[in-house]
Amino acid sequence: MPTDAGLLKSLSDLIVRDGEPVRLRRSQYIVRRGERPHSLFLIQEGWAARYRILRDGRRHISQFYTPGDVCDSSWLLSGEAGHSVLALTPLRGVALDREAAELRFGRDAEFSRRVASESLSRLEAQAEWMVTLGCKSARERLGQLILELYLRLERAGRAADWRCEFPLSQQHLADFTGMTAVHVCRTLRGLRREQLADVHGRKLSILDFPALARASSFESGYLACA
Amino acid sequence: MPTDAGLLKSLSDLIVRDGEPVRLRRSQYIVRRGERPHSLFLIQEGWAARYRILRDGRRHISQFYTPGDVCDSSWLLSGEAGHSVLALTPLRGVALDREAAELRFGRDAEFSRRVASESLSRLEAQAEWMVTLGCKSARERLGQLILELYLRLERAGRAADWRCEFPLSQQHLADFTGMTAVHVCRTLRGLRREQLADVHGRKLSILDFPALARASSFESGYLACA
DNA sequence: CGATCGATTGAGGTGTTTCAATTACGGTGG
DNA sequence: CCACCGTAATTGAAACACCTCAATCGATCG
Repeated sequence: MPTDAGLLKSLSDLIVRDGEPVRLRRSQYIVRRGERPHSLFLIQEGWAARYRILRDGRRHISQFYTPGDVCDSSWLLSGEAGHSVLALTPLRGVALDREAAELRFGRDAEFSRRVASESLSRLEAQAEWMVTLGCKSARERLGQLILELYLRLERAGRAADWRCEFPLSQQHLADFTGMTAVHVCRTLRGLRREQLADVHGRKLSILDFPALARASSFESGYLACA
Repeated sequence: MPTDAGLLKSLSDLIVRDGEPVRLRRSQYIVRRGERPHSLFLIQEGWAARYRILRDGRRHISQFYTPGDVCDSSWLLSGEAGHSVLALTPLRGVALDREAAELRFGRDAEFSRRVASESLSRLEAQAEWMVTLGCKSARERLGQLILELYLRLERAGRAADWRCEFPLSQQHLADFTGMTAVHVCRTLRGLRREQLADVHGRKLSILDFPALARASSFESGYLACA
């Protein structure tokens, strides 16, 4: 998850020639499962989600991308994308030449080290979510997601004073945390009633960080930068 | 999860001098959360588990290691281990010099590429489990775990004819799949009654692979080698 | 202004947990 | 070989977290 300064620096000269910003509309695909992306996407503005849909329609969002994130380093390996990625808001960013990056792989030692290093720390963050999905309650999962997103945005300079933009619908929250939209609604109401956090009208405010962290069994260590 | 031939080859000359096999007893720690491991461990014989314990005692196993696995590539980065790793059976393997590997990082491009490549494919596999924990039923989760372990063992030459050793207790299965040991028991009974799989007395047999795969919404793609 | 999408609320159902008791198993020592 | 022990598996009954379905309400937008 971390906005990885190291990786970013390594990638910056892979920006496709003109460096013209790329723009996408809300609900546009960045990539569909099974496609072979021809470029990576550094998000400068807007949010995106990576997800899978099972044959019977169940959906799981396995990652949210926020400004500063590179979407997605797994595409450095040639091969098909295992997950679809969708713009959740209008999106602005720059495209990075996937093939050039792959060529550099195994030649440029510093570059490869950075990719490895960022993959490993992403692995840690994802393992933390396996733990969370595997044994925490709905309220803890939702609280953790809120806290993580806030901290990531704050680090990217997009949040301060415990408030930030929050363009996710309750359905998005549900599909990430493994709950129902209805239950997300009730759980959010609980967090609001107890003055922990308020998600409301595309805005998030965290009302009591320590209490919310406690209620979510949140350990922020896994968000460390690569 | 894949037994990664590429990574292994890169690591093989990091085996600590004498190359004497290391042996551990059942229930011995390979590493505890917070420690800084001084070597990686290539498992030749036996099983291990990586897990986290929350303050109130809930445990989640985020990974099983089987023969051929390297435990754990995340230790290539200096820093504390985020998860504990425990021997589930008597263990035999060889130690790989962590510090030597880290030094090679950023010098040897091919080495870094292999590490990155294996981290990225491990990331895929783990994402698949996020999806599974996030939206599949207990029976599907259990079925998927059984199928994955069998296929991994088969690839490592440790399984054939739909049968293999299976030293995991129902509690282990529960802690990985996010269920209760009691419910694992009932669910296994269901799988047995319907002639899908039989887990019993440290042995696993898969009675109807296609049916079990269907019942688990299993898509084996994520197990591809790096 | 209607239309559409998301949020909210209620009632009832179900998958899974919890607790507690019982049974089977694998090793160890006599 | 049996008696014993600790650990793991199994079963039952009751409770709970969360889901499903369905209806209402609200906001945003062409």
